[in-house]
Amino acid sequence: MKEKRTTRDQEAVPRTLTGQKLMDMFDLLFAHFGPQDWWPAETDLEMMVGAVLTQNTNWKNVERAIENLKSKHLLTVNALCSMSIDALAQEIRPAGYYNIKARRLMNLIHFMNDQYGEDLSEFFRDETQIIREGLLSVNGVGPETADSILLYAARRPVFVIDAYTHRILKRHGMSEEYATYYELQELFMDHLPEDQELYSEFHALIVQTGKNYCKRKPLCLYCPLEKWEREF
DNA sequence: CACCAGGCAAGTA
DNA sequence: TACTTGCATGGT
Repeated sequence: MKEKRTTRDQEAVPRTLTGQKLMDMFDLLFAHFGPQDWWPAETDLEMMVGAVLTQNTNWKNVERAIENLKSKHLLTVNALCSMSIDALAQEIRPAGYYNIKARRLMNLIHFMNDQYGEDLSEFFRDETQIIREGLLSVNGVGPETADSILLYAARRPVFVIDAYTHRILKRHGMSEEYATYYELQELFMDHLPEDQELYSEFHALIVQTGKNYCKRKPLCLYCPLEKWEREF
């Protein structure tokens, strides 16, 4: 998997994380925030729709868009398939980027419907790698969206990396400046037990941390991770 | 007012 | 290949 790494090559990794330290990080965050109960969706389809709608977008706005679809009973494979792009775009307006996201959603829905039919569980029966390749072949589904679907809908032990993960690890000197998606994913997956529930909770906790701490400020006071960093 | 939010693809050189 | 830009609403 090629991926751009945005300038600079093979700089030394500041520190090497160990499995124990990552578990410490998880324990600290869990103690601080408690269980996150992710992904907030009633069905696998809703989860997948949310995964596309939340691309670079506040979750609150995604909820409004999903509520629009739900209230009009449009949140089914068949209903979505038979909509026009423009009609779908209007429903998901609150989520922003609504024109491009309407296309992306339609690409994803049609991909699943064409390959597997209306029953999503058929799609989720395949091997993890097969599902991933299928998802990534859809225009509009990149690594994070695909892995989110694998983790939270297909319930596979795949660690999801997002902008918060990059920022938090950088903020605490735990990853190199220009680490790629797959480098960080390997970091977590190589040093943690292969456990879908752990990965689910961990990713959700990282997002929660990113929303509250580790912002673009010189300090993040009271950040639960400061202890973890000092002891590292 | 500026800046951010649970990315991705297309365009440019 | 390396970097930039478009997409867009709603909250702080």
